Amino acid sequence: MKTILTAVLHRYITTAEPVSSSIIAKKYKLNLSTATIRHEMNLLEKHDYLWQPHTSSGRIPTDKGYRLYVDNLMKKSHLKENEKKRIIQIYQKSKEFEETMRTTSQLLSKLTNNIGVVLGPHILNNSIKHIQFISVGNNRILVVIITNTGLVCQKLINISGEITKNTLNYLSNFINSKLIEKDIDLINLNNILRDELDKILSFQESFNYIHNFIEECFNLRDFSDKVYLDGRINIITQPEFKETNKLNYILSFIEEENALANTIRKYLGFKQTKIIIGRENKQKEIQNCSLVARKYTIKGKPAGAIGILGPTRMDYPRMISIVEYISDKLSDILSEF
Amino acid sequence: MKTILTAVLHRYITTAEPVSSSIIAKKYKLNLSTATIRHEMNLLEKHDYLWQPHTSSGRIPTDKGYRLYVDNLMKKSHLKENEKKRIIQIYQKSKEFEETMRTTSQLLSKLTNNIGVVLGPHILNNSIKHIQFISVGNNRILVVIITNTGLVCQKLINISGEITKNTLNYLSNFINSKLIEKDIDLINLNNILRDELDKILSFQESFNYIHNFIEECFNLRDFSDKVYLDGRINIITQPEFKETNKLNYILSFIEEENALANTIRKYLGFKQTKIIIGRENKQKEIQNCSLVARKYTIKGKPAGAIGILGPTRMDYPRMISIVEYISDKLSDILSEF
DNA sequence: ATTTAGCACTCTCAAGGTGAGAGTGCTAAA
DNA sequence: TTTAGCACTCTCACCTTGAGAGTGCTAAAT
Repeated sequence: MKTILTAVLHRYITTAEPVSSSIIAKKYKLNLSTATIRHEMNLLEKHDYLWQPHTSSGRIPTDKGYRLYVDNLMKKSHLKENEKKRIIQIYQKSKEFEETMRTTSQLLSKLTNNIGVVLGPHILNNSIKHIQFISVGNNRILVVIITNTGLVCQKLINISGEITKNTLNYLSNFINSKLIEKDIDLINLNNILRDELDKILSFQESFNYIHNFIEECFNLRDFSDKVYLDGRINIITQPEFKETNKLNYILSFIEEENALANTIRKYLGFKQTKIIIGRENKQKEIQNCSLVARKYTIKGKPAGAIGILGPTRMDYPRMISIVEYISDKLSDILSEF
Repeated sequence: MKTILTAVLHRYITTAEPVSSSIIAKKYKLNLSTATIRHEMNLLEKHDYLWQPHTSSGRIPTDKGYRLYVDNLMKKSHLKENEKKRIIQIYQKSKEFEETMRTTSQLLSKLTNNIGVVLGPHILNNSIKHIQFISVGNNRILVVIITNTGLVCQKLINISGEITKNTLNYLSNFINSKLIEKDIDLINLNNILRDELDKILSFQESFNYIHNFIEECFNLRDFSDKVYLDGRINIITQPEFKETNKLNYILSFIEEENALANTIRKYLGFKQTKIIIGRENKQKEIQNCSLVARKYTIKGKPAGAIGILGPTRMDYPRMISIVEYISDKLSDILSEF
């Protein structure tokens, strides 16, 4: 029974066409007649692991079928050594943070022939290396925060009053002096500043402005992680999305970059690779798709997540091995930065 | 003759279906019989302004037909006041540089129902406000350059020898002191530094490293302008791209962000709005499409370009008015930054 | 010279019919 | 539990067909 289900899944995943009993008998030497296989398939259908598009057609796995396959039936796959080498080679070409992230999403999409998505590390998961305040006129100050991994975050802050350039310099010098050779993240830094800065500045006239300004600087809501997406076209080529309206539905979800990012962000806390199959996904738009997602780390700490999105009919063992290998490599590279 | 061509174009643009003589007679009161219109259309076809998918069907404009329309026949259109107001309102919400650029591409795509593309201003077209060097270990230095508009550019530089943090600080202080209250662009700055810095530093041991480092900092090739793209889905909805393989072709071109960017970049030097129709475009992938592109300026200087890409069958007058209005507004906003 | 009515002609497209073929479920026997 | 045999079902590609939309041409009218 399990061998038959496995065979059906394997066959459907490779051909994208309903699987008949005779095909199974022919291609997978199980030493069973087509009649027996039909009988088993009938039972599998009754248990909701398979379904038929119409009475006289072959069978297609249901989401439940895929789930059983992923959890119990499939064998883990491993990338070939030369594939691993090529990945490493490609990574070696990109030396800069942004480039590394882009490369990652490209690698994911090209290797899997699906959509590759990378959630950049959130500033919270990095330690701060440098902060710069730049006045850009009209009581607006550009705050640029640079982390140890080379992530550059910026935000623009409107202040109600005036803060002189000297004060800005003083502030950034003060803050940067706290950062030298230390491993301080944004929340830590905020705490340190709250304690120390108020004392030092309390004599200043413009204290209130400055206070508000600093408060806003560290307002976490404004820092969003970047999303890198690649391989939107791959989804078009898939036979299951021939109908333009289905395609439309999925792509409108993809176009809204944050939608996919938010979906993946959830899996940042998971230790293991997370696989979400079809209707298990809460987003209606991608209920014909499966998602394979995994976090990556920087020096052991969870930093961001990567994932691939494709039709439920995907080569799960291979997808998983790719996502896992790439997330490991990405973790290594970012940790070295 | 011209009125009939105009009518055919107008009709085809709105319905996307081959236009027959009777439709023209009915919908556009020209006081001509269908036979006359047929006669004229026949001539127009002989002159290559129209063509027929098959003998007994209506007519469709050729690229040449569109060209004549755009150059001579169409009336300029103007956005309605409330449309203009809405655009301004939407712009007011986005206060930061990046956000403004994203908003622009979104506006373009939503208003035109086509693909909207924005080419960020190149660093060369801005004056430099601040430079920061940050050592990120392993002989690598992150250079962050901030311009007056709030554009933040970064590049990572590998140095062969070691440069101490003090030297880095010294360098960035020196450079920034040159920038205060002045309007200096990257090339200017490079020239100034080449003259002054060498003298000051010549006594230093690590002179060579520093010299190379600065050289690389200002290597213009590494600075690319950002591309903001929106509305990929719009192209799917268009009736002319129902066939997935055509769609595929176009979207693979779009996915390669730089391809479209490079196409548009060419029109940065043009004073007027540039319209490229169908096969006039050199890129094969978008020869079913038309492009409407226009530069935008910062304080009067050409800085970047925006554009829309859609099927050749587009409402040119409206597209042009949208692109022009938005590029004007964007110029205003960026000049104020 | 232009315009028009009339008509034969062409091509598409949707609808309906048909038969081959792929596949099934069930039954009864091994 | 497995299997051979068979009736049955459904799809799909192919064909035919007729309606309808549209054309070009001709000869007459303006």
